[in-house]
Formats: sequence, structure tokens, C-alpha cells
Amino acid sequence: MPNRRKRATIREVAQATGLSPAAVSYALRGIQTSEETQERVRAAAEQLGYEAHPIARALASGRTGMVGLLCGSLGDYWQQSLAVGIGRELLARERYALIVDAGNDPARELALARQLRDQRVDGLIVQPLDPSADLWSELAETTPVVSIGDALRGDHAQGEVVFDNRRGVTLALEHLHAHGHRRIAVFSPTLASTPDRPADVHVNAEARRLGLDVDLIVAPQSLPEATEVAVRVLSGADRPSAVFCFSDSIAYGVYGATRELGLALPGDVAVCGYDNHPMSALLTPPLTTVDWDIDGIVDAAVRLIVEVIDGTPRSRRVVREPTLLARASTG
Amino acid sequence: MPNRRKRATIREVAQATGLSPAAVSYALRGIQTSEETQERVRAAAEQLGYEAHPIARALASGRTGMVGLLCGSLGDYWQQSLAVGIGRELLARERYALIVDAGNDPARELALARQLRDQRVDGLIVQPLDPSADLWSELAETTPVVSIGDALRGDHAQGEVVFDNRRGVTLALEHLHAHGHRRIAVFSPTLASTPDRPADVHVNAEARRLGLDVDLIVAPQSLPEATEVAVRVLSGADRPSAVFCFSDSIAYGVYGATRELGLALPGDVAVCGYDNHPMSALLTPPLTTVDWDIDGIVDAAVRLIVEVIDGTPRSRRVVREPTLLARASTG
DNA sequence: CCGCATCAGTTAACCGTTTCAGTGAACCGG
DNA sequence: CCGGTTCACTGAAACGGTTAACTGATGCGG
Repeated sequence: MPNRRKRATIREVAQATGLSPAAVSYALRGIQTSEETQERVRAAAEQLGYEAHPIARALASGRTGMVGLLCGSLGDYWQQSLAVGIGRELLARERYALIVDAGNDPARELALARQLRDQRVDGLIVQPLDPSADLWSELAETTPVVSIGDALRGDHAQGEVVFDNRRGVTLALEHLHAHGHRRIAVFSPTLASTPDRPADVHVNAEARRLGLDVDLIVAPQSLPEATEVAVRVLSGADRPSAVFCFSDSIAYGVYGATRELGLALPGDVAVCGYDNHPMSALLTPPLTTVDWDIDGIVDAAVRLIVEVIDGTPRSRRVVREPTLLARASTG
Repeated sequence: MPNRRKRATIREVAQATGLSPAAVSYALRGIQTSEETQERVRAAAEQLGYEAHPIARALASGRTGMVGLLCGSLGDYWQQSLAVGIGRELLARERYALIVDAGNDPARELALARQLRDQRVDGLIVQPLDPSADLWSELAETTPVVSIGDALRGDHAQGEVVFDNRRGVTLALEHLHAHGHRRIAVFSPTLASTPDRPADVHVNAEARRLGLDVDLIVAPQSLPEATEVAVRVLSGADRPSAVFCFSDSIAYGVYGATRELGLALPGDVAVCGYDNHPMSALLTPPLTTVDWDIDGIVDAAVRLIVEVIDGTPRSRRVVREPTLLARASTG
């Protein structure tokens, strides 16, 4: 039996103040009662050690104070930072985050989304693995949803934080192009699950525009595996002169591969990452990478979901732009 | 208004099957009803799209299905891995984790612990910043608590996963000693907040035992700051020949410092880390570090808290031992 | 002085389950 | 055939709040 200790209820506070439970309920929320009564109630509540029962409140009011956070893959530094930040910001607004990890499995992601809805979260923040799934718009009809990342199909979420991956790709490829690279390998971790991801499509478009010879490669998430793949790619006869990785941790795998193969960085191969992991500045050589303003994205997502839940949406869509941090790994 | 869509209730299922709500409740949980009735109820529930309302259930039964996870500092790789793993394992057992971050502030940690208790979590997993606080035993009287890390004072938690930091310290220092190092700087991130942390005390004890000249240094958590401190320590006249860092990420800061100072690794300075971050194997040179079996600790913590919640504790205390991964950074 | 708002509270229904205390009916050994 | 169990189920009271509808003062303009 959890929580055996008996705690004061609203009825006891009512009794102590000679008011009705309803009056106490109102008073504690500072509405429909006189200033003086509110003070009396607060004093009595304090004295009795009364704290509202969140579960009972949720049942009666229909709001739980919880926001579901559905992550595609928490192994990822980027998503971890997002999750930690969102949890922190929600807490600051007296809400809790229910953080749930789909482990990079789109089917599991949909199942978890349903589960969170059944759990009666007040809202859902999601960075969908598969933005085109029907579930998102279906969900958005009954529950506030804020999406992070590429836009949901048909703009069905009530809020969106869009970070323009296309812009990030352009920044990286233009940078490599400017440094004279023409033959470039692109390591994209999510290529397999969502073949038509806008960012990947954009890679090809930009390659044509800049006259680059790019090679799109599926990179595994885990570091050792990424290293293996990188070794294979970099030991071929027509080795690319530069590698663009869709996350810094994949880039670390490439670093490992260059060491294994005895290749000079950036002399033999230039590497550009994505995410700006704090460690990237400390590698030898420091990693050139595309930086996102994570705090800004966290703030925007939390603000949007809270606004939608409270029924006071001021904006539906926030767009964030990345910047390129040019460091030594690209010469 | 969240969750506007009206969903089927247990009463409707009762009506559809001609049973009482109570019977439906029992049937869905597979107790006190005939096999045949259970089947009929399940069919009707499915047909109506009925899903039990977790909030109502929590109010009536007194269990929420949520476990609070109170982390000292989620910026830390180690705690992040723990949080992600615990979230995953709880989900696998049909429970949710309420992950909350104290941001390395002991006072905030205590406030959050109270808040989680008020939120009526079924249990609490905590890796306390301040294991000696009275709150832990007070909390443990009313709520199942499992602690991770150094033992809570007086063994008041109903379950403990102890990872023996002393053993880890010994492994690291003996390793450095065996490689001929006598003058060693030790970077400990939590020295400031809990001066008498057993691990720190143990560092001094082991130093005496092995005849080492150690210098305990408070290392900031953030990478750039850690680098600064490391630069200062390593540029002194009586430079230590080795550095032992209480987390890999601090070690990365030391790597940065050596590059800044033009020191050879491990020629001029040997470095030993703590945590075995996946990236550590890929650094140049690969980082020697103390490895913890995170999955084992996650499993143990989740198993313990679930057992305590269900009232079937089989063990109170699980001890985990670390191992040393000797790599090139110590020669 | 009347009619109408407004204010401060009260009453009672309600949220959707679980669970305790029954209640017949079937079963069973003697 | 009878007293006692067991079984399958019912009825109603929790659980601890919120909220819509109502009530009695009080204030106020005309």
C-alpha cells in the first residue's frame, strides 16, 4: 500500500474554517471569495498541512498537469538535451513531463502516443519519427499537440516548432563546397525509416545546385557501428574528400575511422557534424558543426503547448534557424 | 479543454453486457468472474473502444502507476543514461517515470522530492545529492524509496542499489600507481556540495595507502569551465604526472587543456576517467576509464522499486562493482 | 423604495473507477 | 436433506476534489 499516511482533505479544511468544501476550493485558487476568507483558508490549510490531491483534482477538472513528451530516440544527444530542457521548463510552470522513448521504432512511437493520450496527459510534445502518420492529425483533434521538427502533414498540430533542417544542410554543404570539396559522403541516421525525409531530399537538391558528387549513406546510431561504416566508406578507392554527418556522434565515429585508417584530419578527410555537442569543440581537431539553439527550441515548445492547453494560443508556428560553427575539422 | 472527445466508461460496458460496473471492473482484471463472462466483457469493451481511465483508477485504488525519478543533475552523462534506461524499463512494466532534475542543487532536490510525493507517485527512485538529509528516511516511512549510489543514512530506503565508488577509486589509483605515477590530481565534481563524500575521503585514504601525492580539486561540471581549471592545474610548476577525473566529461576538459598547453598525452600527462562514456573509446588517445554496468544498475533499481511497490521485496540491497578499462590515455 | 446586479458562499451532482459487504445459487460431504 | 463453503455477481460507498446552479445579502441608479 503506497502512501499509507493519511493526509488532510479539503473537507477537514472546510470544517476547520466553518466553510463549505466548495468555498475552500475556490479560496485556495483565489476566486469567488473575499480576500479575508482566502487568508483564513490559507492559514488553516497550512496549519493542517493540507495539500490538494492532484489525482482527485485531475479527475474532477479533467486536467492532469502532465505533458507527454514523445521522443523518437533518447540515445541521441540532441533529443536528450531537448527532453531534459523541456522537463525543466515544464516543472518551472508547475507541470510534469511524462518522457517516453520510442527507441527509434515508428510503430512503437505510434503505440506510445496512444498510450500517452489514454493516460490523459493535458498535451503532447512530439518529435515524430514518421511525421506523415495519420495518427498525428487524429490525435490533434482531441488533444493539444505540439510538434518539433519537420512540420506534421497538413499542419494538424496546434503548435509547431520547426527547425529548418534544409537550411542546416545548405549551410554545411555550402561550407564544404567553399573549401573546395566536391566529392562528399553524407551520413544520415534516419534514412532507413523515412526514405523521403525532406532533409535527405534536400541533400540531393543542394548537391545538384552546387555541383557536388554526394553519396547518401545510412549511418547506424551507435558509435562502434558508425565507426565500422565509416571505415568501409573511407577505405574505398574513390574516397570522398569530405564527410557530412547528420549528428555529431556519427562524426565521432568518423574520427575513430580516420584514426584506424591513419588518415589525416582535415588533410585527407574533412568532417562536418550536426548538433554542436559540447564535446565537439574539444576534439582533435575541433569539429565543424551545425549549431541549433536548443534552449530557444525548448522555450518555444513549452510556451506553445502551455498556451494551447490554456486556450490562449498566440502563435502557432515558430521557426528556428541554425548557424554553422566553422572549426578546424574542415580546414 | 483537453480531451474533449467523450470516451466509453465502465458503466456503458456494464450496460452493454447486462452486468454491474463492479463485475466489469473485476472481469477486466480477470478476477472473481467466470472465464465466459470475462470473454464477453472483453468483447464488449473492445467493441465500445473502452479503455480504463487511469486517473479514476488511481483515485479509487490509491496507485498511480508512476514512479518518480529524482536526478541530481541530468547534465551528467551517467545520470542521463540512468534516467533513459529507467524510463524504458518502467514502461516495459506498464509504469511511467516522472523524471525530475534537481540541477545539482541539494535544496531543490529536497523540494522536488516532496513535490513528487505530493504528486502521489507509487514510489521514488533517487540518487541523492545529499544522502544524509533527514527527508529521505521521513519519505521512506510513507512511500517506497529506492536509492542509487552511496547508501542513505541509516538504511531507511526500502531498497538500495549501491555502486561502490570506493572500489572504483581504488581501481583507478592502483592503475595509475602501477604505471609509475606518484603525483596525481583528482578532479571531483561534487566536492563542493558534500565535503565528506565517502569517495573523496576514500581518495585520501587510498593515497596514503599507496604512497601517492594527490591533489583533490573541485571540477566544474561544464566542459569549458573544466578545461579552464585543468589548464590552471597543468600549467603549474609542479605539474602532476597523472589526472584522475570523476567523470569522463571532465576528462575531456583535461584533453582540451593538454591541447591548449601543447602537452603530450599520455607522455606528459596520463588521464583516467570515470563512467565509460561511449565516446571515450574514440578519443585520441582512447581514454582509460572506470566502467559501470549501467544496464545492470537500471535493472536492479527498477526491479527493487517494483517489488517494494507490489509488496514482494526479495532483496533490499544490490551491490555493483566497477571494472577498469585500461586504454591508451594512461600509456 | 423598487428592481436589478453583484458578491460571497452553499448545495449537490459529478468525474470513473475500486472495493467492501452482502446475496442468491450451486455444490458438497455426511 | 441439511448446514456450510465456494462462486459469480450486485449495490453502494468511497476516493477527494471541481463546478453548475442556486441563495441571501448588499449596493446602487432611478
